[in-house]
Amino acid sequence: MRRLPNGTRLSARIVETEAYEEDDPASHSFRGETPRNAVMFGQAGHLYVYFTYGMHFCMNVVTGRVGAGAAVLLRAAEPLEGLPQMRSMRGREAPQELCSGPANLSRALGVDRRLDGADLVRGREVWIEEGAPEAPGRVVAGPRVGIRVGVDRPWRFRVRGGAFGSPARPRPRVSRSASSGPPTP
DNA sequence: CACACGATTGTCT
DNA sequence: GACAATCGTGTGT
Repeated sequence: MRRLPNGTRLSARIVETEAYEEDDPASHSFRGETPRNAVMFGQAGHLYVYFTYGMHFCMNVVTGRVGAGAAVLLRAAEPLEGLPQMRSMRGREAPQELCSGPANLSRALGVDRRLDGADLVRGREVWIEEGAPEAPGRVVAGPRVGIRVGVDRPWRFRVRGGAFGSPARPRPRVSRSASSGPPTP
């Protein structure tokens, strides 16, 4: 959930995430705490927002104990409320393109570094509400996207079916033998 | 202080 | 499939 400074309420249902932890070469917390990733080492249930590629913000939910450096990256969601505002912020019309991808999701919800460290349990600017649990078979795990290391850990989770999700186009690494692996979630 | 690069995206060929 | 956009951050000198 998100409440903009002007009072507008936006909401979306999370459908795709990726897990990161300290003993994980792909994680921002892998090389220890720094000013940038400090929130990741803090209390669970808070928002870790980072800036990347000179133009994008991505959202994480801190999930570990204090000092653990674990978080879950929010990769995609299904827009529920505030679609007109999301369309305006994204410059796109199709609902399935509004919150598809970690940077797009942050943009659609108007989330940037100012919300780094926000309390997602008690906060009033951005927070998470518990929804109906997914049936176990409706969530599929697979390799994480956009990383060069830690690719062996199948810590990307996506709700099967539905039209919502990130484009999930892994950066072209080695273009040999691409079509024989398991389907990406 | 210099420098390489990234938990990405959109556009073009 | 390839590539530009764009800059904070971490590391090394």
